Amino acid sequence: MPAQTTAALGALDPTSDRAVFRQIADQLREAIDKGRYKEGDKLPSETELVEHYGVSRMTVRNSLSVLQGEGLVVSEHGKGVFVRPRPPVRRLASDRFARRHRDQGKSAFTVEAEAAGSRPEVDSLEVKEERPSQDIATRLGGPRRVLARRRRYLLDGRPVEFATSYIPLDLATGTPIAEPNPGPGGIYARLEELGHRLDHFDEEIRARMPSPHEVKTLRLAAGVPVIHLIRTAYDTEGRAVEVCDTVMAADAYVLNYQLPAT
Amino acid sequence: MPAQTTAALGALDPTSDRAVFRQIADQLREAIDKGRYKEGDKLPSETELVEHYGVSRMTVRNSLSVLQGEGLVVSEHGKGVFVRPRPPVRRLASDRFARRHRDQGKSAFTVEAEAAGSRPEVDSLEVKEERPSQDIATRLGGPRRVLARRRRYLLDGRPVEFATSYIPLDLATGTPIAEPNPGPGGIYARLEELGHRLDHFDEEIRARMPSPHEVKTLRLAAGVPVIHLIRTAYDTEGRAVEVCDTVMAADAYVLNYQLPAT
DNA sequence: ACAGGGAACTCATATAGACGAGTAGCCGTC
DNA sequence: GACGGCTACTCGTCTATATGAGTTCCCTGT
Repeated sequence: MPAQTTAALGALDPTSDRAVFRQIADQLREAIDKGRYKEGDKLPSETELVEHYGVSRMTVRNSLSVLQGEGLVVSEHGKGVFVRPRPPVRRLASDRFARRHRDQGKSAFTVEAEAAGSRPEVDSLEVKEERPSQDIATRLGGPRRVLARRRRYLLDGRPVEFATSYIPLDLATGTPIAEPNPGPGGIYARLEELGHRLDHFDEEIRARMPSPHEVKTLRLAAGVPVIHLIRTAYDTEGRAVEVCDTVMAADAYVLNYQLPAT
Repeated sequence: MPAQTTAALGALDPTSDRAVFRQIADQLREAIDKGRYKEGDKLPSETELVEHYGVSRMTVRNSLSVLQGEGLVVSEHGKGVFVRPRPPVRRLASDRFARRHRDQGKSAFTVEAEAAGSRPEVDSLEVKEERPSQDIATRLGGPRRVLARRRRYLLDGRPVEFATSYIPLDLATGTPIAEPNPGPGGIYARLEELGHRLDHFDEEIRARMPSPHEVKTLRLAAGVPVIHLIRTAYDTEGRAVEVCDTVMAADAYVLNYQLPAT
C-alpha cells in the first residue's frame, strides 16, 4: 500500500510569515520530490490534512490547488488527490525529415511510435481550402488561398500533438496532397515528386500555457505547458512550400537539434 | 482611461452546469481576448465584480486565480488586477554559435541584446569545481569532477535566463575557462584555442512549469513556463567538451532552428 | 449468488465574515 | 511647499459552514 498517511509531513511554523497554505504546499511538494509519495500515490485526503495541521479545509484545498497549478498532482472527484504520473516522452530528432526516413509506407509518426513500443493513432483529419491568416500568408510568400491539413496525433490513446499544414493552393490542387491520405512519405515526398526539391526547414519554437481549446483537444492536465512549433519548408529555389503549425503537450516531448559549429 | 468598469461583462447563466467561478473567468478571458481590457489595463476590482455578479468575494477570487494560473493577468497587492503585458522577446537563431559571431570583444548575449535595443546584464557569476550529477557526467563521458560556470542574464533589468556550463576539469584548470571572465568569444573560443576544435552541438529542449526556485530567480509571473535547454558541445574527435544547462523564461524567448532537408 | 440500497468516504462549489497589509490620495500642520 | 498622518481603497489570508456530486464498499433482501 502506498504511503497515504500524514507520517511524511511535519508541523507548521506559526512564527513564519509564510502563509499557512504555502507552508502546507511546501511540505507536500517536498514529500513528493523526495519520493515519500511516489508517482500515482494517493495523498492524504483533505480531511486527514485538516486534522494533521489543525487548519480549516479551505486552507488545505488552497494548498492542494497550488500543487495542482504546478502540475504536481491531479485530483479525482470522489477518489482522492494523486501524485501525477509522468507520461512517456516522445523524442523528436532534428533529422526526422531526412529523405532516408521517407520511403516507408507509414507516416513518420507511426513508425517512430511503434519503434518506441507505443500504439499510435491519427485522427480528426480535415483537409480544406482556406484563406490564410496574416501570419501564415507572410511565411508562405503571400498566397491568397491555401490548403489546410489538420490532424491530431495520439499515443496509446492519449492525444499528444495537433498540427495544421498549410500549402499554397497552386501547389496542392489536383495532387495527392489534397487527399486525406497523401501516401507513403507524407506530403514532403509528394512535394518532391512534383519537382519541389526540399532544401531546408526553418523551425520556430515557443513554449506557453495552453488555451482552453488546447487543453480540451490535448486533454492536458493543469500545469502542463505546450510547445508551439512553426515549421516552414523551403525548396531549392528558396520558395516556401509549406508551413506546419504544431502544438504539442510539453510533458510528452523532448526536442533534439544538432547544430554544426560551422 | 482604460476600461476598468464591468461594462464589458455579461451576466451569469444560472441554468448552466458550468461552475459560477468558471463562467466569470470565461467572461473575463473573453473580454481580454477581444481587447475590451488591453495589456496593462486594470480589471474591475474584486469588490466591483462581487457587486456586478452578485456572488461572494471568494468566488470572484477563484475566477481571478484561474486567469492568473493561465498567465493572463497579474495581481498587485493594494493596487488591483492587471492584464499582463507581453514582454519583449529574444530570438535565438541556430547559427548563434557560428565562429563568425565569436570574434567580438563582448559576449554573444551582450551583442545581440544591444542590437535589439535592450540593456543587457550578466550577474550572479559563480565558477567552481564540483562533482557532476549523474546526468551531466553521462553527457560528458563520465568525468569525476567538472568546472561549473553559473550565470544569470538580464534584459532591461529583467532576468530572462540562467545557465550553468559544465566543463571536464582536465580541460579547464589553469586556463581562462576557469576565470570568471573567460575573455572575448567566451569559453568556446578558449576551447578552440586549446586545440579542441568544435564540431557540432546537440541541443535538447523541454518545456515545463518552473520550480519555486526558478520562479524566484527569473522573477516569473504565474502561468509562465520555462524552456529547458541542454546543449552538449562536441569537438572534432567526438569528445563532449561542454554541457550547458539553460533555463529560460518562456515568455521571453523564441527559438529558431534551421534544418537541412538532407 | 446476486442485485440493489445506502452509508461513508472522496473532492467541488459556494456563502459570509473577519482581519492583515500594501497603495494612493487627501488634508492639515509645520 | 514639505512632511506626516488619516482614510479609503486594493488584494491576501484564514475560518466556519453548507450543499452537491462522484466512488467505493458493505450489507441486506431476494
